[in-house]
Amino acid sequence: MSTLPPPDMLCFALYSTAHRMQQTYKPLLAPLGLTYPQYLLLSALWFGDARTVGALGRELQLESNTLTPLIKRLETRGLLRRERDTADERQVRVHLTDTGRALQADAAHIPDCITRETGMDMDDLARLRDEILALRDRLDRA
Amino acid sequence: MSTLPPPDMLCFALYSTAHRMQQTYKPLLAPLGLTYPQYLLLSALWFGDARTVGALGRELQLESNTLTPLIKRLETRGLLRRERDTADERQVRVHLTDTGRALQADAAHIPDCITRETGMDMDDLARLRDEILALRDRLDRA
DNA sequence: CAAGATTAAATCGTACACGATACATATGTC
DNA sequence: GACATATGTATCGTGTACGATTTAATCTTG
Repeated sequence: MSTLPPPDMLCFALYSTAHRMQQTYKPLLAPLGLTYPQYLLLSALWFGDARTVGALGRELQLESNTLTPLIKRLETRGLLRRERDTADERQVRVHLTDTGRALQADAAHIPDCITRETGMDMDDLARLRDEILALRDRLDRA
Repeated sequence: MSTLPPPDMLCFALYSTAHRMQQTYKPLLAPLGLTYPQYLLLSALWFGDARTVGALGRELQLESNTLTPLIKRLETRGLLRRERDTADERQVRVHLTDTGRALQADAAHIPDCITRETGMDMDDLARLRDEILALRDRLDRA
């Protein structure tokens, strides 16, 4: 039978490693006052500002029930601004403020720090990422 | 520079795939009235009953602040029982009830269902699991 | 063997995740 | 062009995660 204890389960490897990765980010993000999901959201905006909640949700694979409070917290901190789309007032566009944009420079060292902590080279990291994404795609299609 | 948007980040691949995996479990666990972390906890107990909170935390990589409420919810549902260790009263041992043990049979089909949904064979799954665990170990050591 | 240090759980506060639902704006149909 | 339907966000309730702290029991060391 294929029944295994948690340490041998693929799902648990994903689960525990994803948490471990967040812990690795934590001390790097703490000086910026950001949580890991907040950092992902800002990263998305640094690569494409003024996007709708829906578009951000599709990129980050999060629904509005998670994204809205996340966005509001960063708005309270003055890192971004929400504005109704004038053409379609159902949509809300998320704009970086100058403060939010400035934070990108303070975060610029983080990717290299993380890469260093993995102790792996770029090729291996990209290969592992693609294998994990291939699994996600299979689960999406199933 | 190594700065990438979220879809290209290894950490995001882990993050989104771990969530996707939980969503894959959800419809299988719903009939049992279990969440995914609750299922992991029970799986650990099915492989070794009467363990302490600390021992379960080491296996599941969770602290008491997460584990205690998780255990209490399953206790409320009558799936397990908490008992102070008589030799060392600081420790709490978690015992499966008959109901909790019986649930193992109802969950026995789940691993195969998940394997099928991944569309991958056992060897590939084990290989991917080990690569992910190798990353976790590197992060643990860093 | 008593005072301080250590350990095991539990508690508290904050921030995700996410199902279910509500609500407002758009869109399609007649 | 009123009306049913669909779409985009927001809200609410429950259940994790986890840092910081608390409480109780055990261990250490003089």
